[in-house]
Amino acid sequence: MSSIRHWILKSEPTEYSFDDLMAEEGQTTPWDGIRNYQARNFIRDTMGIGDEALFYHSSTKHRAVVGRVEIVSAAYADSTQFEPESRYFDPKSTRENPRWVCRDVRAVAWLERPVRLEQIRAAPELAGCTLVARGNRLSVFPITDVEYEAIIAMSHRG
DNA sequence: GCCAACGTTGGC
DNA sequence: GCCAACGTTGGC
Repeated sequence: MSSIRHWILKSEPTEYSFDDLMAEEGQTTPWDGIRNYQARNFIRDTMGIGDEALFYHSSTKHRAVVGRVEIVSAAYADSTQFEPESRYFDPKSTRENPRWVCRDVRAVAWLERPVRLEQIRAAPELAGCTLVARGNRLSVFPITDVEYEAIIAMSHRG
């Protein structure tokens, strides 16, 4: 059976946008800075190489799914937790027993058009999607294959 | 282990 | 900028 899963990765575009990812060498970057245990557990335990994710711009006027990415590495220690000058520094984490992990992600493509949050809210087939669940604040979470395909289809319809 | 206080996320 | 809905921390 296939182990490919689908995910949504949220990012504030003023912090790190899909354009920023596209500008990286190899269109690849460590998805680091995750400091939530549930999100970490997803990255560490449930994600797999080859999984696909949608890239969502949060906390901006134009909240929308804007692109597709692929998970291209296993989980490994997030180096920012060891850097005292980093905003993601965790003094309780040690190199022997790192608390936080990341994976490398690679941009696949822009969506044909952004799929705005309000469109997703209005789509009956996405009523159960975690992205529109009340109180959801996770920045990394799984979505179903059906939800994933529905959002991509919406990007074609505009 | 409980829970109040605090910090953060993110839509609005 | 506001604030609801969380998650985390730390005193007890």
